[in-house]
Amino acid sequence: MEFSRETSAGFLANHMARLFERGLARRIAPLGLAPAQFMTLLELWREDGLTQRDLVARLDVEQATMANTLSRMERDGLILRRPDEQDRRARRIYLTDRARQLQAPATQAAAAQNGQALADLTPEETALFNDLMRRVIAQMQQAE
Amino acid sequence: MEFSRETSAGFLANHMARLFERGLARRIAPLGLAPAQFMTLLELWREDGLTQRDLVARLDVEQATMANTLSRMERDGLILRRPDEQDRRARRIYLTDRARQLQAPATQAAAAQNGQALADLTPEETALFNDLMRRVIAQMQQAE
DNA sequence: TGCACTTCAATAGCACGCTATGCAATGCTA
DNA sequence: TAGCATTGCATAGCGTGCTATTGAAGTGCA
Repeated sequence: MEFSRETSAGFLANHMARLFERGLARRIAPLGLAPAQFMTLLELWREDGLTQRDLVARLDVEQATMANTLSRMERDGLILRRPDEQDRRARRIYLTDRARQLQAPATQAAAAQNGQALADLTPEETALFNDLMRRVIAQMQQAE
Repeated sequence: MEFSRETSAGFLANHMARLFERGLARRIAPLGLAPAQFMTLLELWREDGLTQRDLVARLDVEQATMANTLSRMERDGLILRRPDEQDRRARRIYLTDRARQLQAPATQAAAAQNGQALADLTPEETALFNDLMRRVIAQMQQAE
């Protein structure tokens, strides 16, 4: 049984994800955004005023990871963190105007990266590919 | 045009790769290995005495990333770095006995992670999936 | 021969993933 | 209601990715 980069789904996934992230990073850097910030904004554009706990659940990262990402976003003027009125442990997260204005250009940049990555695939293959990824993700999540 | 985690290949790839890496990290931690170290060992098990430059080319990471990974591996007693005889700028990388002994258990751990992740896919789907990933990787590499 | 260019590697500094801890606030239960 | 467990978040410390910079060594050409 030979184990190599070319035949291991885990390595292919890692390599592919690094290429996606590199490409996205380059495309959104001019907007002053980093990949994890964009991922977080994607949720906040959909629904403002979430708590850190909400974001952790939706994005499937550890709480400490999200805390640090949010600190950088606050530092960069993308979000405000205001105390929750009911629960004084929690802080609700609100977008700044700057963050709202970045929605269109940032999602365009991400779409362009996806488009480039998938340029060689037919629409059917793309749909199949996404579906397979979702199934593999679900399988690993369930196994945890 | 709706852009969301569920429909973006980039996000799916990122999420999937994080799950793969988490799983692998847990499985090889008892061996005293971290994911990037394992990835590097995979090349060195195949061919010993490579230079940093060789590894950078084969694993598609930046030179600085590899330099740091190799430093940690040296610190952990996995490799030795000896000066090249011809080119005094370069240092060749050699496995220690400890690293050689880890080949079987570490590759087993990685295979188990792959197996778990792909448990829901038929062999045909797995082959197709890997093939699609290779095509997407090739496309992004060519676009760089 | 000498000087510029390239190449190999190390380092600094940052983003972002993780685990492990700790603190304050909240909730539950005896 | 007092005490304990749980929850929300921050922080420390580390691995691994990146870019940018530097120094030393090799290469090549006027």
